[in-house]
Amino acid sequence: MTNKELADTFTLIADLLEIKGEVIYKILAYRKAADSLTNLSRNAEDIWKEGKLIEIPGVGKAIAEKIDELLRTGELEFLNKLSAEVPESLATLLQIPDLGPKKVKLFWENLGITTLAELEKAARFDQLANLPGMGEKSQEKVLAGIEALQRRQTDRTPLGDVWPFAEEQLAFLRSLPGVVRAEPAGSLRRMRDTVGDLDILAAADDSEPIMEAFVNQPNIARVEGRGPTKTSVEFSNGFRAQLWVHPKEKFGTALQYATGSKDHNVKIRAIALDQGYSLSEHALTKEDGTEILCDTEEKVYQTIGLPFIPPELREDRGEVQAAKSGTLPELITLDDIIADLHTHSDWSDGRATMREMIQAAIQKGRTVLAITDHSASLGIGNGLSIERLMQQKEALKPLREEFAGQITLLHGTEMEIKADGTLDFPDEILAQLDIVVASLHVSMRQPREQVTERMLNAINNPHVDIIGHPTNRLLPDRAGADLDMEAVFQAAKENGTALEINANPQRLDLNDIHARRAIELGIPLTIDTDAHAPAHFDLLHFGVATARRAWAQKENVLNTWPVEKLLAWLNNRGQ
DNA sequence: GCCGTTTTCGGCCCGACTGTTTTCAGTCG
Repeated sequence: MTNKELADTFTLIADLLEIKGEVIYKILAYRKAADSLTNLSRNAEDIWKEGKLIEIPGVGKAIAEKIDELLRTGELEFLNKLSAEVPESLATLLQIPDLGPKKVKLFWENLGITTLAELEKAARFDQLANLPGMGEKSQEKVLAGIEALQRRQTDRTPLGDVWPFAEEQLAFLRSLPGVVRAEPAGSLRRMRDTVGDLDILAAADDSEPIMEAFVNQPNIARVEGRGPTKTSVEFSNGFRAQLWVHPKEKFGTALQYATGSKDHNVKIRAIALDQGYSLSEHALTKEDGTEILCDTEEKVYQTIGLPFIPPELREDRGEVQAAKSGTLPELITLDDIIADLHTHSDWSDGRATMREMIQAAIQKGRTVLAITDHSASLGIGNGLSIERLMQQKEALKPLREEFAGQITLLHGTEMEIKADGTLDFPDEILAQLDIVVASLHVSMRQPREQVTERMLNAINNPHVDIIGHPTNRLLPDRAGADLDMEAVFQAAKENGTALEINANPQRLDLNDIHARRAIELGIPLTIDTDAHAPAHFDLLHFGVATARRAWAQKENVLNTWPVEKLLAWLNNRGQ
């Protein structure tokens, strides 16, 4: 049983207990345990074998016993009893935006509603509006929420959710005899922030055993189509995938074809035609019928007279024209990044001590690290008061000395841009910090004018260096604040304030489009992990990919600057 | 249900917004 399956079990228990009306702290304990299991760097099953479950944060005697029962028997008596009391399908209703445990319980007890379909029917037949605490607007909200949920279920999955699964599949394919290459394609390879179907390409001379092994994996729910070159499946986790198998001589054309985007390929095929070739996934074919096979994409582009175009650019956003005229950008790479300027420790809501975060950053090759814990008004994030902020500053001093020569440490804050538009710390406090990230977290639904005003107020403060995850969107379906982005960009340009590409795959905020606009205007960008635990430093590549999709070059991004240049930039601000 | 550098019991989860109310319950981040 995987960590995720264990975590899902405890999340389900928490949901059902919440609907039942259990004391909130018990529910929070289950959620914390689920969160902890999800973010565990090791297999819970291995820890179980060592008898050390209790050492997992948030796992005490009771939950350790439940994990033990699950790993031994695959079942949990406690959950069986609970779901006899509270139908499991009610947990699904909690997924509906603006619907929580109290309302779900209300509908269930008064109308016997246990499923999404029953709830939708009741709302359409006007049966919800008369319940206590409900009304017309609340009933409409339920319907709107159901629609939003259904859109989400049929829509795209965040890149970060698909990524680990795609890596597993690629590793599986590469392990098969006869497979000489396996690569992601489609929007996954282009690193779009969300992915529809998983497109995977393998190179092998005989496709049959590859397809056979692929569809016989234990986690396949359905085989939608099966042929010698293409097979489509749905996995039991809900992901759908297409696997193409081509001989390695054709791998270049096949990969170019499968990577897309469609619009990019239309342009590329037109250029091929101009050069006297018909381009397909199999070959470049001359008018006399002779075929040129390409084992690499480089050869495909080279044959039609173009330089290689990185997958992240292939969206038909001017990259074909730039390739023709030799003006493709020299894109930033993961190796260019030396600094992380937005991270958390257990002083606020991080899961690790400052020392652990520093050691992890060093281990990941960073040479500059900013610790930017939340500020006081974000109560849920255990935000720092001025007093605690100053204590933290002192606590960091010996660490600066201890790790001097290995990493440059910056003391900062992720400061709340509060609902009323003011900032959480006064200027004289901000002046004492090495770096200030300002972010929106609350009152996201304010009208455009109001929320934009809040943001501009932060950007215009000379002590604010970086705006963290500017729109505060969450993938896949929480839209960000309704900001007037152009006003935000103009203010950032005037003040020289940096805008962040938050590398957490739930965020990727700024998105590629906004980041590209910022680069056009000469606004400095940062790429930060917003790490709340050591493992989160590994999320950096998602942020770099988003920057690449925004045509970012090394010099556009503060995190690549030599430390002297970065410190000079920070010192010049706030004056 | 978990946790503890005085604690094995008593904290832990705060504040804004919405829609329902006529002072507040529910939801969300």
